[in-house]
Amino acid sequence: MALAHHRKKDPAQVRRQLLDQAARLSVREGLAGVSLQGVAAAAGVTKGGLLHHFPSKQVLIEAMFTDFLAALDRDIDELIAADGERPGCFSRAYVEAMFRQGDVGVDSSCAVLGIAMLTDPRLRELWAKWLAARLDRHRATDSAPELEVIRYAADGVWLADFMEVRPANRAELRNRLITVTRSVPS
Amino acid sequence: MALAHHRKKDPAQVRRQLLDQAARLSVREGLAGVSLQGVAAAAGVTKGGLLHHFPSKQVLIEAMFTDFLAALDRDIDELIAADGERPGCFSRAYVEAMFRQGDVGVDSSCAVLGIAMLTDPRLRELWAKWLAARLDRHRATDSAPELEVIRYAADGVWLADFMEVRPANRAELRNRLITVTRSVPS
DNA sequence: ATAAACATACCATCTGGACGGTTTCTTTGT
DNA sequence: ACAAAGAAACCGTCCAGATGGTATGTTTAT
Repeated sequence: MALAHHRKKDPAQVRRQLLDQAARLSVREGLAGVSLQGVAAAAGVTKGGLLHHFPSKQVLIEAMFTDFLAALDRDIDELIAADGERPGCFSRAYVEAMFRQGDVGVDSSCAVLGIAMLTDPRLRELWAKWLAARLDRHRATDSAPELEVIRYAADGVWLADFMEVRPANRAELRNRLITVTRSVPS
Repeated sequence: MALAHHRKKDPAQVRRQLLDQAARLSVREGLAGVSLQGVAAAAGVTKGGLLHHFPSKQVLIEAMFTDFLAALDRDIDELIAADGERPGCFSRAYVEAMFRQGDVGVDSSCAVLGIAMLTDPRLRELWAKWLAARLDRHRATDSAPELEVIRYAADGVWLADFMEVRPANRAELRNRLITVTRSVPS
């Protein structure tokens, strides 16, 4: 009977640990390299214990992604709150958030999960919902076609960052995108 | 002794068949769902035969990707040849090619390979090389920062298409991007 | 005869679970 | 206050199958 069995239960902490270790492992091995056994071992619980919290691998990955979206949401809310201008506020926040993710680089769980959502229909769905809700919420300030182009360009930069074909002058590019958002009437 | 063994050898045809079936399988199952045994069976050869042509899974995937880049290259060359204007010709071709890939939809080997390159360092490297060569070749006509933004936006649209968060008015968006490429001095 | 192309058999490892058992915590009853 | 019962949290083991190979044998082409 292992020592590990004799311990005080702290389900919230175990769950958090599992998610953190899953994120850490995904950064190192890519999401395809994340196995249930690997996460469980890294978090110091058994696979059975992990499966208590996350009944399948898909549930674990979705929980990781939900965490990621929540963090992105917070970032964007902060950026909008700090922005002095209403027109284009979401688009500016979006550009900044995408550049921030690129700043961190390939070796981050944001990058890993960003890519993961591309390969998983369910994660794509969650993203599509998130984006639709955000666009709906910011319809009054961010619906101009020019802003749409800018947001796509921000996605493209995010992709380029991930692909490590980074823009030669990133700061200038960011300024250019932000500048456009300020010149668009709502 | 299987019947398959008693047949005329046609290595070029077998290789082509392997690549085609690999592409087909990747569309249906995603690239993570493509196994050596699966490809071999679909192509009507044994795994041993497959491994003769492609000594590892990585080599097979890179061959698929090289095929994809070759096809993209041809598309872009055709688009440029048909373009009446020199300034921004590569960017226009690039926008068109990205929209074409989006037109086909998620269920295509282009989409699958596009995503695959995001997850594989070697494929990312091949993409980065391809892009760098193209940008170098078109430096005289396509180096303006505005065109860079447009190309990023095209990438973002490609990503959105893949995510199935498609632009509401795609034709208009395409025109808008193309129009910008025509208004940029070289 | 030799090499290329392909087939067949085998390998070790890993995977996502399923499942029964054990421990800890919470609730209920006295 | 204490004990018993039930539920939640976790442990440890087992499973069947799949994986990317490796090794050896057979067939075809030159």
